[in-house]
Amino acid sequence: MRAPTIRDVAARAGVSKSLVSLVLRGSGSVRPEKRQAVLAAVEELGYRPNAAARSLSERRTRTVGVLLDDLRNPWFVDLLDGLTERLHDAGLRVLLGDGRLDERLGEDLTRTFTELRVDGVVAVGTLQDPQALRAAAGRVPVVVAGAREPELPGVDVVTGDDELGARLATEHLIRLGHRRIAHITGRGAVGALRRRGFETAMRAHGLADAALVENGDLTEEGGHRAAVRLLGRTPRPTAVFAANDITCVGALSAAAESGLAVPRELSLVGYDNTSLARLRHLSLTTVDPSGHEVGLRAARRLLDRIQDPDRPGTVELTRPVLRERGSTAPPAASR
Amino acid sequence: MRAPTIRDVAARAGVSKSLVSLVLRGSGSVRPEKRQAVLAAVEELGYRPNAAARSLSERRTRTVGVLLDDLRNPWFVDLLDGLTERLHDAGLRVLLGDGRLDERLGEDLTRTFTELRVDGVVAVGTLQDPQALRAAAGRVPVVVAGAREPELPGVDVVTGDDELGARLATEHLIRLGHRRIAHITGRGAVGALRRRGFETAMRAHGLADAALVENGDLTEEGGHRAAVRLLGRTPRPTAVFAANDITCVGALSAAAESGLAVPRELSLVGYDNTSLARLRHLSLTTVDPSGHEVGLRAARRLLDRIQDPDRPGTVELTRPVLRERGSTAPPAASR
DNA sequence: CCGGCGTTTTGGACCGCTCCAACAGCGGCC
DNA sequence: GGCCGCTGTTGGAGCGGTCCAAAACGCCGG
Repeated sequence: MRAPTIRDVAARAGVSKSLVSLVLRGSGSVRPEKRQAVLAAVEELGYRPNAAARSLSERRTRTVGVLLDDLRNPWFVDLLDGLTERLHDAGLRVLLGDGRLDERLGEDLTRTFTELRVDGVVAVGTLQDPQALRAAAGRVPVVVAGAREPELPGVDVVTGDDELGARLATEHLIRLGHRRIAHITGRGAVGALRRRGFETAMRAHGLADAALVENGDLTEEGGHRAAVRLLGRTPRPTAVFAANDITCVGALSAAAESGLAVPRELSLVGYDNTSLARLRHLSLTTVDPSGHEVGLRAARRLLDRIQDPDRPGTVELTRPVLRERGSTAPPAASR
Repeated sequence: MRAPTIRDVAARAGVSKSLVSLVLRGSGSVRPEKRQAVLAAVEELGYRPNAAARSLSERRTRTVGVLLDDLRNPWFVDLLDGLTERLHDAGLRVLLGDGRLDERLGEDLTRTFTELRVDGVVAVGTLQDPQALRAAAGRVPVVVAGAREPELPGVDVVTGDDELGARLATEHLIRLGHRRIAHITGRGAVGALRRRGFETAMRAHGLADAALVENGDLTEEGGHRAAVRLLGRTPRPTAVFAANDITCVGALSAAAESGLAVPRELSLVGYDNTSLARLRHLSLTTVDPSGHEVGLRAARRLLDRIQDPDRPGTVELTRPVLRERGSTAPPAASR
């Protein structure tokens, strides 16, 4: 008892398989009564087209592979929402792949997608092995979303403007009246940009001397350690801008251990607007990289590139938004 | 310039396409020198088999579809790790699908997977529409992991023993000396089981009268509201067991607002051992449903069912583990 | 009644792979 | 020498769709 094929449907409807194919693909030039007969047969038999057969003969899969670098990072979900929304509208199916998994197995990150002959690949976030992307980019349209590093030829990049976001965060603190402001860094290209945004803002307000920087590693632990070092300095910073929310939570726990009240005695700003920041118990002021928007635009880019694979690579930055919550306030002294 | 096919490889290696196929599938009866020639040609041409063509002729895809109910729920990641680990070992590719997405589009949850003719489906978590699963179960092996509801014929269920986990949590509180203990409920079948575990444990220790129950909805907001109601009662409970970590965080913020110190004046236990619970700033005692183990076993079940699709459905429960952290302590009175 | 033309419908080639029956070679044995 | 059996190898028939050239149909004007 095998799944019905297009021929079974044809037999049942009393037409040729070609006609069935036409109906299924929505051709206009089919007599209405035949169309009805075909659709009825499809319904009765519970027919579902075989994607493998279709893509074999169509020489395209109508499928886009999305490579995630880390499922544990929640920020990608908004991005994914935007991405799938638009790709679905364009009639493309979306398949998720766990980048770290393939890597752990020592396989080419994009091997599965290559074998499936996906029509395009979206790499979400910073991948461990940009080399694999370079190879893939030769064969299939590739867009990087939510990360900047691999500026590869023929690859589009869509991500939040990290430097601007960092500037927004820093200026928010300055506007509140803070002067002695610290930054806990991230890593990689994104980390560098956020740091630069911080330093640019401080310099622009003549606060270059009041700027402190400690290294973090985008983990809670790293944030905690960096904050402990920062809070040990004299004079103590009155505000900290952390490279991401997780780091910020680490800093928050360090503040609690030092008996410092947040935001009264110490203001904190994170980055990414993860669900973490929204927890009322944490309520972090943070920079929202507007992942949904990034996803929408990445989809747009991919669709364009599928149309015209040879266009030069582009870099598109979306404008982040500051979300003010309960972890920032004017410094105690200036009250 | 199309992707090379098996015929191109054959021509280059000076053999027939059948021989190439044999080599690629690892047949033993191929002369070593020919094998080398084929592999060299594969390498030189950068040949990758076409999955669609292969599965069309093999009549199987070596692919398993994993249906996630909610990417924002982090607990599924551990499960996924275990699942993919074993499925990969068995030579199966894993494709992730976002259940909510398809549902939002009004499409059959499993439509994509059906069209792709996946060899099996794993539904992770509680799906909105169990009906879709029932339909799928007729066509393809289906295993439900991390949820219990749909006890459908011919479907295996693998999940944590929620009732036991709830009992462990409750008994932990009782052992610490708590008597007046509250439970904030979850939803659905899982919620019912965790509640039953709580009530069973209370009754077993003669504390049925000291048990309080408030309804939650598995969200932070719901946890907060329920906790506010609980803390308003007199006498106040000294400990709360929440149906999941998120709910527990909501309760934590309610405690903070009431000026109650955790764990000194109020002990809290969550469920799921999400990354949330591990944050040092929250440090929730929680029940670890051992998702990795659930994933491994779900994979095992699926592989068995692929072998023998007609075996009756089974229910397999894994043993959860209590993770003691900083949100529980003996009650203030008994110190 | 026939030819011409636009609309529908159809058979068959083909997409890239696997599977299988059949075949080529090659000793060994009677 | 002929036959058998074994190891390697091969061509061709599918798998289930799409696509296209050609056939069938219907209608009209001459």
